[in-house]
Amino acid sequence: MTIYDIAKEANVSIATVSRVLNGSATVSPKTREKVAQAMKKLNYTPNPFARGLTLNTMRVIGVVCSDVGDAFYAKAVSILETELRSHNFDIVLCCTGSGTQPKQKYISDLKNKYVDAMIIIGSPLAATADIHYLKELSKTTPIITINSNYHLPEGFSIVCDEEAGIFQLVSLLAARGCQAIAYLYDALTHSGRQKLNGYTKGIAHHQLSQEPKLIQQIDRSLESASAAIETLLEQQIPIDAIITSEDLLAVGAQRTILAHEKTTNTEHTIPVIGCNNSVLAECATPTLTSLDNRLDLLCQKAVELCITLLNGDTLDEQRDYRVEARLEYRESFSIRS
Amino acid sequence: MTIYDIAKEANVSIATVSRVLNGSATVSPKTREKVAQAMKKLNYTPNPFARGLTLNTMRVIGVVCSDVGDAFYAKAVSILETELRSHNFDIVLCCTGSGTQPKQKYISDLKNKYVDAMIIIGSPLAATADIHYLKELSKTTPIITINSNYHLPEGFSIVCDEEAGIFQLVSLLAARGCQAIAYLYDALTHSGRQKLNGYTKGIAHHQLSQEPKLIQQIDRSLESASAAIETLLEQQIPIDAIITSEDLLAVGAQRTILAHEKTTNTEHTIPVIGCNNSVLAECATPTLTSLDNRLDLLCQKAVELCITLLNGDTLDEQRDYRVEARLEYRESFSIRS
DNA sequence: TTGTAGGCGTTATCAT
DNA sequence: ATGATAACGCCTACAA
Repeated sequence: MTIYDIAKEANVSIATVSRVLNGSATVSPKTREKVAQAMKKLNYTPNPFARGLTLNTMRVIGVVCSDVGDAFYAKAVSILETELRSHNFDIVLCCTGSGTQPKQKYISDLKNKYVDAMIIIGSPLAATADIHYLKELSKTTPIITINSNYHLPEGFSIVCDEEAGIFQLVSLLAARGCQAIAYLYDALTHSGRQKLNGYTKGIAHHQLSQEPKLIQQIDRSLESASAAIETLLEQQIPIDAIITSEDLLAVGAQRTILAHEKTTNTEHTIPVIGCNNSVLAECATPTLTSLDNRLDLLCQKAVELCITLLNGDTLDEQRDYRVEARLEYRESFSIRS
Repeated sequence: MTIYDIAKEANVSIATVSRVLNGSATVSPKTREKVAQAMKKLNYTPNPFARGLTLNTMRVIGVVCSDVGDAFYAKAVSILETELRSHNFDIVLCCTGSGTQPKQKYISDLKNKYVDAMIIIGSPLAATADIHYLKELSKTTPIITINSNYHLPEGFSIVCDEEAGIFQLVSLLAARGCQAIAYLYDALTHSGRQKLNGYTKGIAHHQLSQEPKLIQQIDRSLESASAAIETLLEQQIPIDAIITSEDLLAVGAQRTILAHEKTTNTEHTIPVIGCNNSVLAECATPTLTSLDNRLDLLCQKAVELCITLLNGDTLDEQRDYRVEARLEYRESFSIRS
């Protein structure tokens, strides 16, 4: 079923069919109707490849992250998909996995295929070769990164100021008299590094305990978080607050702390704070206070940028956007608790 | 940068370039090398649209669900993406949202675009018009459904036998002496209906309490689940076990039950069991036993089917596949507790 | 307002 | 083993 069939059926030329297909104004209502009828009758749908060939676009955006299975990325992808679809873009999803091996292939596949632009969430590309490749690519394809640390001169970057967020959090804890704040984190992505910075700066600024064991890098799992806290307790290292880079870790940490307090018969007083403000924070008992990195805002901005970019609209020179983090208070820590 | 440029650079015809591009055997090693060099030098990458135009495929699979933001679908999409990519397919994601309005557009967009096949997770399409459209579509495009209730004569269906799973669960509870098992559920998708069936059949078979208030349809949220249990408790309706159609609901239900037991100073004895075996079940306190619907197996089967279908390989006549659910035991209920 | 014809970048069928 | 050339289905000057 091609444009020719429609032309024949409607007794017009293919040019006319193409015109009604693209809503050209220069076609009489009568013939327009005639063609429309033919299309309906023959159940015609234009061939996307042929269209893409001349238009050089298929209205597809590549979305890259390490793993949609992770709640955080899932939420991001969900927001992006909805927003982009409302602008009539499809998204093709690319999950690189979280290993450290080169992943250039993922990106080149995407590019060599058809995407009009790429939105990268987090820092799924670790190898330096990958980043170099990305820089190169950004010269020809719009690339928007969300919370990543690639410095792409030609790209656009949207980040949440998690460093400031964690710093403030540490300040709050300090004001409440905490001295020994443990920090559990998993990967040192851009986001991860920022948070760690916020923590160390906060500790230094408020002259809190710098016991090195208070900072622990662990796997992104409940078990690792539990084990880490367990070890700290066994070693009798004083802790009076726990911050983690991810809600999941906070769940594990809090669980272990609570168990310990139960056996030692002490009242629960140690605040536990996670990051990402995911549903996990709500499912924990007690519910977890969490640093919200405003994923919704980040994603909306990304889409907005993407659309204006692809529309060829001129935009301000700004290439870097930053939004503030926000503390979502729940049972595990509140200002007046 | 086209095939013509390469041909010129390498002093061959475009046909030859195309041949090395597609790894045709009938090209001398010497010219092959020459062409390869030219491609490298000019940084050539074939135009996907042109290729798609003649090949009539771009190796893309459409994956449809109501919302990737939901942990369950996120996990499914994650598995599908990884599997399909390993077979060199891209996936374009389509989230329909969970409303009841017609969503034919989502599907037709996908089809009218370029997907080689579609994998539908759950029952994102509710309107009968949509389903009719889907049936029509399945005549021309391979459609594989995972846990959905569309009966597509030309499609393929993969489901988990959750009815049997819940039935067994009820049996276990009955054997343990439970009489009044509450059931909380949200949407009546295919999966939702199956579980409800398993519950009612189990109740009937073991002659347990048929108090209608024990069955409640609620929103998919912690709050709704809490509120539902709260109401039951207030109304003094006896409950000695709770099953929910989703882990999230189980978290809310268990939370309320525990709070109630604490205030009434009763020991915790009411088992709470969720479904989907998600990370939420692990984050709850106590950790939740959950009916695992084997999403991994379902997705793997879907991909396997998809690949053989697209390879044109003949496959057995079987169009419907079914896997057994499995109970993942955790603290909230175990056989010998 | 409508039609003709050339071009988009491949693949594939012929010859040679 | 290689080259010329006709599709593939659409868009878009340019002509009428």
